[in-house]
Parts: sequence; C-alpha cells; structure tokens
Amino acid sequence: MPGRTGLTIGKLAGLSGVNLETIRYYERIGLMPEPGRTEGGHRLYEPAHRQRLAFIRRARELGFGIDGIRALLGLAEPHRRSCEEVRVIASDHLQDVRTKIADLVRLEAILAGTVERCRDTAAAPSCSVLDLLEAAA
Amino acid sequence: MPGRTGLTIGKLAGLSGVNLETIRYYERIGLMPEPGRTEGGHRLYEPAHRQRLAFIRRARELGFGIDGIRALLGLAEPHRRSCEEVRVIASDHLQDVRTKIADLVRLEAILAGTVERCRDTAAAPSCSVLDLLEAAA
DNA sequence: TCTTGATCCCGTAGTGACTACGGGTTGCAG
DNA sequence: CTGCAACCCGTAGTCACTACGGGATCAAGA
Repeated sequence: MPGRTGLTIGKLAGLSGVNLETIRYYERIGLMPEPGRTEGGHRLYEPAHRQRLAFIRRARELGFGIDGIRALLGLAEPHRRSCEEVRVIASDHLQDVRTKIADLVRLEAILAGTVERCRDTAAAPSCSVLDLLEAAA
Repeated sequence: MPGRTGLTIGKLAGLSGVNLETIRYYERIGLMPEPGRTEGGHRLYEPAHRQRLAFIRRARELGFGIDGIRALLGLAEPHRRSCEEVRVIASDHLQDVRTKIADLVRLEAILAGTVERCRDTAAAPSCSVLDLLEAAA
C-alpha cells in the first residue's frame, strides 16, 4: 500500500517556505493540483507538487502575478516549452518592473529633497513636507 | 439662505482628479469630513474640502498610505505643525521607497539577464526563463 | 409646469494575493 | 489510550479602491 508516502501540508510549507494557508489558497484557485489524501482527509504531497510549488514561489519572488504564473506553468509542460512565448511573458513583466522603478526613483528624488529641506529649516516657521502637499496644484 | 453654495461631488471629482466613488470612500473612512447637503441629500463641498482632497491626492501620489496621510493631516492643523514629526513620517516613507527600489533593481537585473539569454538561445532546446524558475533552490 | 436625462444617493460586492480565525477532526508520540 | 499538535473547511479580513444596481434628485429645455 503506497498510501504512506508524501509530505503533509505543514511539512511542505516548512520545506518550501510557503505559508500553509497560501498552499491551500493556491489549490483553491487551481494553481496547485489537488494532492492525494490520507484516509482521514489530510493532504499528502509528492515530489512533483514540491517542484511545482517551488516554481510558483520563485516566480512570485520575481514579481510575476498569478495569471502570469498560470501561463508560465502551462508553457513549462515538457512537450511544448515554447521559449518565445515564455520570453514574451517575462519581458512584459520586465517592462512593468522598469516602469515601477522609474516611478519610484522620481518619487524618491521628490521625497529626499523635501525631507532634506525640512531638516535644514528645523526651526523655521513652515514645514517643507507640508508645503509640498499643500502647494496649489 | 447660504445653502446654494458649494460643489457637487461630481464637480469636485472632476476638478480634483479623484474618482467620485473614492471621495465617498474617503468620507466613509474618516479621511474627508462630511460635507453639507442639499435638501434632497446631495453633498455640497466648500473650498476647504477641495484643499483637503488635494492634499490627500498629492500624498497618495507620493505613495503615502492612508494611515500616514491621516497622521500628516493631523500634523497639518494650523496650530501645532510640528515639522519634526512630519519629517519622521516622511523619512520613514522615504526609507520604504528606497527599499522597494533596491528590491526592484535586483529583480530587474535577474529578469533582464535571463530574458537576454533567452533571446540568444531562441532555437536552443531549453528556455533560460524556465531554467531560472525550475532551478533547484 | 412638466418631462427628460444626467447626476447623485446608499449599500454591497469585487479586485489581488494572501492571512487570520474558529470550531471541529485526525494523527501520532508517549 | 490519552493528550495535543497538526490538519480540516469555510468565512471574513486586509489595502485602497472600483463597480454595480436600483432608486431619488436636480437642472434645463419644451
């Protein structure tokens, strides 16, 4: 009887660094397949599940959204791993990341300059941060 | 009877560039004070509301969260505008922004390198993006 | 004055990607 | 065989909105 093999969800969570509740969530939304169960109904995961979860985790760390990961997982199937399609998804995401960086860098310059002025005029009657926020558009 | 003055919520939304539903949301969560009403119950906004909403909008654009804005609004009261407290909030936020930038820049390097390799090996048997995601931890 | 159509009302539910809670069941070590 | 950790499931909460729906109100034109 091969029913004894497999990791419990808690063990998988510990090994993968993914929250237990998050694993169940991934199952609910169809990102992780339903694993086998013990007689009592506890989930039992096999190595393939662990690999898939690791893939998902790394993709999340790289900032891919759930839909992007779903697409990547589809393309990662052994038989039709179309590098071109994968590259499109990844470079779209790369573009998003670059846009976000540019936005944040602009923000950083504004905030840093304003906070710096604020420090200089610590005893001054007005606050440069509030001035920034209150300035007429 | 001074009940005629004021902007409707739609006008305020148009002038401020803040979504009408968002203005009502700000009122629900206590970020915007309740305005006066017409006899029929429509909101009527005065210049002070418009200024406060502009403040909120600019702070949101700078990435402050609702709680941060709430704190800033408290400190922006005319009598006790403590520049020091304001500076603390703003520089905390600045630190968050810098951390986010650093994370995204790391991400960008990984993605850009991988996508580039992917382009090079367009006809190769494996895909560098998938390799990245599938690599043993 | 009446009608029409734009605007506004309110409450509720949905978004993304989880996280937390609570009350009940199962598994396993001692 | 007992006790308690781990697991089950469904639901609700998070953040900062956005969308929807069915009804009321407003202002302008005929």
